[in-house]
Amino acid sequence: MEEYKNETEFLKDYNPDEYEKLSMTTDILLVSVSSKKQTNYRKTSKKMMSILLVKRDEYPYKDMWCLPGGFLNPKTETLGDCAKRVLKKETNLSDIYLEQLYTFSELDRDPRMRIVSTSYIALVDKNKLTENINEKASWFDITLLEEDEKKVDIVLDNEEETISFTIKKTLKEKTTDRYKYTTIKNTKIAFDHPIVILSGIERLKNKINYTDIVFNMMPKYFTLGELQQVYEVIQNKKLLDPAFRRIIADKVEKTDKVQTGEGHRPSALFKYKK
Amino acid sequence: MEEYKNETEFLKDYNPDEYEKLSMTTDILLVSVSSKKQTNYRKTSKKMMSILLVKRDEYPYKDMWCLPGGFLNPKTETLGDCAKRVLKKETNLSDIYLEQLYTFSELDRDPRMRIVSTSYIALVDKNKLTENINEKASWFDITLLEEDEKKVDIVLDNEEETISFTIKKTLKEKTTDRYKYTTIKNTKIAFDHPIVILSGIERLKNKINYTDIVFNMMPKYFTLGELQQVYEVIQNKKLLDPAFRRIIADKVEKTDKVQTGEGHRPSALFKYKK
DNA sequence: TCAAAAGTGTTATCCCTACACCCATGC
DNA sequence: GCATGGGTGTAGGGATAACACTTTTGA
Repeated sequence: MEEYKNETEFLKDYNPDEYEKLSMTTDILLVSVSSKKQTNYRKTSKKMMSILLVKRDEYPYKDMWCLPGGFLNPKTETLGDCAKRVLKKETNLSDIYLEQLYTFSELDRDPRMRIVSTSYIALVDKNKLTENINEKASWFDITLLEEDEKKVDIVLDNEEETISFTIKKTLKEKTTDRYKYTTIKNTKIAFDHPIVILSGIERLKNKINYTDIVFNMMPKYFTLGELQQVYEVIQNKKLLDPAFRRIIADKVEKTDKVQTGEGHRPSALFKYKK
Repeated sequence: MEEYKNETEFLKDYNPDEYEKLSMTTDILLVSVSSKKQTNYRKTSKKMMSILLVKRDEYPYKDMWCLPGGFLNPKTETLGDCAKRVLKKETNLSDIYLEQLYTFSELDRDPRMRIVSTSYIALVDKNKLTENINEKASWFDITLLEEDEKKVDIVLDNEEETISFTIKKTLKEKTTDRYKYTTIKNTKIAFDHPIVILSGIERLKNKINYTDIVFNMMPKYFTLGELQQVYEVIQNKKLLDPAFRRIIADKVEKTDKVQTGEGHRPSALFKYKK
């Protein structure tokens, strides 16, 4: 680039087409927790983590599932705006928790053109969702099976179809816990989205321990049992009741409301303490 | 976008110019720890955190300081490749610890054109640096003054010039510790780089507590006193010796080597335990 | 001899784990 | 009555903070 003394001189010469350009997209990993009805009237409904996928009806990756996403309009919006716009289109909801995950820029990401994509994770309480979700979209329950430190199997299920893919983890840096993810088995998920999904889930798993992020997936009033189940399903391990209650005690506020009709002692309803 | 049955049909119609495009850059926050010589022969050299800035000699922001960075070549490289290339150019070093920070996409970032920029943090041991750093580049010692929760003053000093800027922190989400940073006083730093600098420092401050990231800024052999000083300067607080030694005990390995000639009892040299 | 930092041991405190236990409900 | 989840108390162990103390050097 040449040297310019001032803006007038610069703009006289400046030709934007000199610079190599590219397209950007945002991909959104929308995460929620679903409840499976139990046959035993006493038991509480089983919780599962679930994510929203969209069926592609165009080239490339036609008929495969992908994360909701869209092209950035460089003239009018930031990446955050773009992510919000996509979410609004897919779920008809605004005011969803949204956090930037990572910017992926592999050269062979899209066979059409050079694309860089910034991924976001979004959290939502499923109760807030109306029936207005996009007809091409579907919620999949997600299960992570970590065979060992180096390999993760991910199973997605939307009650009509079961999808699974496998990701290999290779340690990139000894000093941190940073891994390079490589998809080694995948036939149904488009683009590099298997990696975006795993990255997002791992981020959520981590962040639940040192933030209050989980309350973005909860309704206004909830029982401590429900809250504990969400922690358990995200961290994928059973927690001890008394320990859990102590940990979240100062994050929640007990209300007068009570949850009855569950086949056991009624539970107090709590809300997030602001 | 239209619907296509297969690639041939798609490519026949496909015109890349239909899509809005933009330019991308990477900005790199290169962080190191510098040692200030002490007048008292007994005292150990005082440590400071320092970052590399480059003086701009072109429009826009001519004569202001900015982070090393450069345009992404979309045809040939990923963002990580681009960051490595910039680092190589500025410091003549490869194999530097590099981690993606955040992708900034404010509309008014650059008056010339629409740019999205992905920032990276890079850590380096200053002893490895030869004299080959770019002539426009200079190391600045950095001091963070947190007046209160909402405001941070940052002072940069390269022994010729002192720069300071102020950033306001506004809580974005109650559920996490995410803040929106706004520059409210700044005359010497170009673009949105004040915010990139603060974000990077905060990340480092956090990550030092749960990873071994600090060893990327250390020489192969070091004393525990030196290591402790680096922790102290990054976390900006004094640590107690016995506590510190217990915490890092299983991360380091004692060697036969000893550091003498320091005006006090010689200290054992340690290395990072792989 | 002395200042400075290297390096170690000890206690008091806090926090978390694990377990035991009681409570209240719907069928 | 009983299975189920709601909800609470407590003892034991491990980690940490704070402090005191000894060691070793160069000038």
